Amino acid sequence: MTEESAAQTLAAVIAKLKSRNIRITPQREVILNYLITHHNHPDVETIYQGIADQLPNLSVATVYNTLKLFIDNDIIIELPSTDKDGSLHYDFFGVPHFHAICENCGKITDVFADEYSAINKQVAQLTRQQTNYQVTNSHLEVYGLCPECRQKLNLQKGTG
Amino acid sequence: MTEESAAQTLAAVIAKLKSRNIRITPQREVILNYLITHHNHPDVETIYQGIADQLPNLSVATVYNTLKLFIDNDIIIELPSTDKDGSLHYDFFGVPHFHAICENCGKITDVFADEYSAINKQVAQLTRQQTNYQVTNSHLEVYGLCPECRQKLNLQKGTG
DNA sequence: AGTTTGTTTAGAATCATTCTAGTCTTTTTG
DNA sequence: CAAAAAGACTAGAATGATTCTAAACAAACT
Ligand SMILES: [Mn+2]
Ligand SMILES: [Mn+2]
Ligand SMILES: [Zn+2]
Ligand SMILES: [Zn+2]
Repeated sequence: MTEESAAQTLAAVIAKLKSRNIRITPQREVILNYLITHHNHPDVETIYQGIADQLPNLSVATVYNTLKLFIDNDIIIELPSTDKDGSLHYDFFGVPHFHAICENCGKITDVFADEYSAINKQVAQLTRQQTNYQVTNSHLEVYGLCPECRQKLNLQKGTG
Repeated sequence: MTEESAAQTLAAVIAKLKSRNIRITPQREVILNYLITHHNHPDVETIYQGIADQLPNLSVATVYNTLKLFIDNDIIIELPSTDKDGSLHYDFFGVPHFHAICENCGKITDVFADEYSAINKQVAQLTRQQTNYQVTNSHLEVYGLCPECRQKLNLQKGTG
């Protein structure tokens, strides 16, 4: 993603929030910008460290509050804690995608696929039909072994 | 599910565990049986309370340990904490299905659909192709408003 | 300018989960 | 069978991510 399109994305999301009468504070803008420009699925601590230079007096409570606000407005999603650490992870969800999570090292890998849009629609429809829920969004996580861990574990098996 | 098929299911899972040289202790059997016979997506506390009469000296640490064992052996799945409470939920995963989660009240609803098996296969294949992960399983959660909350919130909106 | 409403901060409090040390149980070995 | 080793359980302490609280700050409204 280029600098320019990140800026455009930021502007678009801010417009969306403003249209809902949500105030854009410096804290919110910096956190949002961090999430748009970092696709490493950070936890709260990582976000906090990553913007410490821009907001020296920031409170972690504000990070938590802001993330909750963004989640409620379907701007970011929350990902489960990947065994190794006990903290939740966050992800700007501009382009819909799903996640592969390594059961060995906890790595989270994006999966972008054209087919995902159709799958999503089908899932939403199935849910409406069977449960009468009003669907707003959905999360898909695929679990397994990442290539690195697969190799590592195979080698261990071979040597042990 | 009838009494008989629950017993059969229990026996089958126990056989699976034994075949992997995992010991079947009284605690494990009671917890497993609870999960097979209760499809209310309980958290640790609910499980603990639900079997207190059968295992008066049970430690919560054992519940945590046992649930982790079952997850690692793909017998149960873990579901995210549903906002209202901060605890994870567990679900015996005999018949594959996905979950609709109400963003208002936190209710978790099962969604069984014949199409899910095909979707699952497609997702696993997409993941393998694009990430080279070795896929073991996947979770799908659909978020939205349950029928009860939808009605409640519409009424409120109308009255407010 | 004063009032109301919403936001942030810093630190305390909560509480789900993990860890630890000691005990008990099962399996293995001789 | 007895002894030793490995595995599992318990009770309670420790951890640490998240939430809560009270006071200061900022913006919107009258
Ligand atoms: Mn992602
Ligand atoms: Mn279920
Ligand atoms: Zn890995
Ligand atoms: Zn609901």
